[in-house]
Amino acid sequence: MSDHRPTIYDVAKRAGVSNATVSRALNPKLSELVKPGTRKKVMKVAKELGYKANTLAKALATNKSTQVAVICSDLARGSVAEMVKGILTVAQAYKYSIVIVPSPQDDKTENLVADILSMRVDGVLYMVDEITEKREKFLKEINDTYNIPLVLVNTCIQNDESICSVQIDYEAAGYEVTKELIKEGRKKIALLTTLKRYPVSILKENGYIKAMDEANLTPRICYTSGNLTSNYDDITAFLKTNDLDGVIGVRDSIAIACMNIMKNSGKDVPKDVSFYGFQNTRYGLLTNPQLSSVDIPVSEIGAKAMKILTSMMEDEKINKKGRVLLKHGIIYRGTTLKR
Amino acid sequence: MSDHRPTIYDVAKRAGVSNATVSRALNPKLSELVKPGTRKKVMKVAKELGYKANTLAKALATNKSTQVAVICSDLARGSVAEMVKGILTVAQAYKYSIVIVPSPQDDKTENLVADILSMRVDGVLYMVDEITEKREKFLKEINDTYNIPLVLVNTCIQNDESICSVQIDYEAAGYEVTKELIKEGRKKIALLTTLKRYPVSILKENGYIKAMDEANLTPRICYTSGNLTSNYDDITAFLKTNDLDGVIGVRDSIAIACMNIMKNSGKDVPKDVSFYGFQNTRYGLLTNPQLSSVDIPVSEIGAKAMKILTSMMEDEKINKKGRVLLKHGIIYRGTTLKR
DNA sequence: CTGAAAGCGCTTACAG
DNA sequence: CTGAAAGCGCTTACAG
Repeated sequence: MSDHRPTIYDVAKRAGVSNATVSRALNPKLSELVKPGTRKKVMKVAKELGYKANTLAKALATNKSTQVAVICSDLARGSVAEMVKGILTVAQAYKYSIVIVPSPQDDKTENLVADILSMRVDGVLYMVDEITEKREKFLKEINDTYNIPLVLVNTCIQNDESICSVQIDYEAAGYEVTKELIKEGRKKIALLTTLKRYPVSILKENGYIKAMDEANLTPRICYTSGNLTSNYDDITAFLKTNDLDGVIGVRDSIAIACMNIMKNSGKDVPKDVSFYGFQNTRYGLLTNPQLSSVDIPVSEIGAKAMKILTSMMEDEKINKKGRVLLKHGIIYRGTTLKR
Repeated sequence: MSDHRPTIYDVAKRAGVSNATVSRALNPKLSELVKPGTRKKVMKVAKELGYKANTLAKALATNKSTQVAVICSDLARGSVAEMVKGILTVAQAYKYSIVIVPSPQDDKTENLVADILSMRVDGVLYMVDEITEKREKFLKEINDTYNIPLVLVNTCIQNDESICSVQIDYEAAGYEVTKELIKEGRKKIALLTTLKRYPVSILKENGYIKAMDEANLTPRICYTSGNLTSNYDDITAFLKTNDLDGVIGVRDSIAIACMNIMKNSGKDVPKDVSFYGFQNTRYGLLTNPQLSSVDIPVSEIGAKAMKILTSMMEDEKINKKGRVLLKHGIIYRGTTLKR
């Protein structure tokens, strides 16, 4: 680090007061306890010396690090980064700083508890889609055993609401877009989803199946790895045995991959076939025609989660549970008849 | 936080040794100083008690926080998140944790110094494209006044190499793709760049102009805000007075926007007009045809920067300066004749 | 309104 | 090989 940075004692000496007084004068919540005159003096000296309180020492003394760990699997996925942005906005307002912690491989999840505990973060935000057994155990340990404020961001544990989560009503959204396609007169509607059984994907699937069932249509589900190149292969194979007129991708990129394939084989969009994506990402704006998509308030989900976490961190008695659902929308663009 | 977590004293008492011995036994670098027997014992007790060292106390005692601040403008931009991923990989290996610090509005840059100093981070990674006067001042203050290890990530200060930066040779890359288009026989080649004068954009532009000059062709430069919708307007206006047969976008998204417009007005890609983007993002894979692009080792840039920073943090005598250039590539796909 | 003092949980010369 | 003790830079009852 650097040479010698002024401490609270340096300020105290130069201001001719005790370090306790400096501490009070500089703490907005206590500064009224000190005489305005000395407060002014202290602040003046602090500025002269370029005094910056040592956050580490403060954290140790108060047993509050004012740090939050954000555990995420792949920061490079657009929606993840966007959620973190939402988190950062709220974090700044409440003076928390954000430490990014990559989610370890599933089999190394156990070390994560130790890491989190060592860091002494005041709270944890968890944004990993795939909730394995070990990860669920990790979450319970943090939440139940150690009682560290924890909120799930755009993910959830299936059939378990003991940990607070913020998301949208994915089942309703899946239901709605399927309904829309049915209203357009589509009959051969497929859902393109991820191979891995993310709780959130399952919710979308449930909604899709419900709408198809109600309309007496057979569900057609294509599972793909989610990786861009294998998407193309998986979907191509699927299309060989499925002549579709409606497609819902659980991610924009999956819908787009399918659209590119079908367009290349001569289909007209949206005359012959309609497409919906999920997430309303920038990708959807770069295609031709532009993609209709379920609009998810990604950044707001992050912000809301952080806000709830803040309330839990500030007041130990608060321990939110259950699912907080934010409103979604549907953006109609060129890939559907409704637009 | 939680109820009562075991401290080093708890372990010491139960193991029947002093806390100093526990400290040594648990520190890999000192553990050989303690008798194997007692070391084993200490480790056993530590495990039994679920002891996790308090990072904050350690940081205070050693005057090393093992934290690095990553200052970025827009985490949601794909390349930014990707660079952070590269940073995280190295950070984990060297046991540093990463705190994301959003770059404040330009006029609030001054507070940033205080924040960074208060946090007591061991180093700073700076990834803001637009280097204003205040930001440059901030960087010098961190680097020169406070001597905090600092590396610029995929950005740089114009005409100034006093602070270490990691990037690619953007000027060469700009030159190369322009050359490629000229080789294809293109004459009316435009560069679509950002309105804001990012040092990195200027380098690309310099390369473009150099190649055009050498071929006796007139440079045509379109400045656009970089925001997706205004991109469309700006480019549309530009195309009214410019009949192009070659286009280079300083970002993939800009190239794609232009391609969509020209395709809609009846141009064939790549027969009538060729396109190059920069960054080789996923966007380029979702277009039809897929975009040729300069491939930038984004994640590696982050990793390299973190590695250099690490060496500076571990050894005070090391103070790297100058520009570290990583190798780039050109990916030829469907939007150019060369493929 | 202010100060002396203890404490937060570690590390590390120093002495033995 | 191990322990007593001081120190890292704050905060906060407690006493005055």
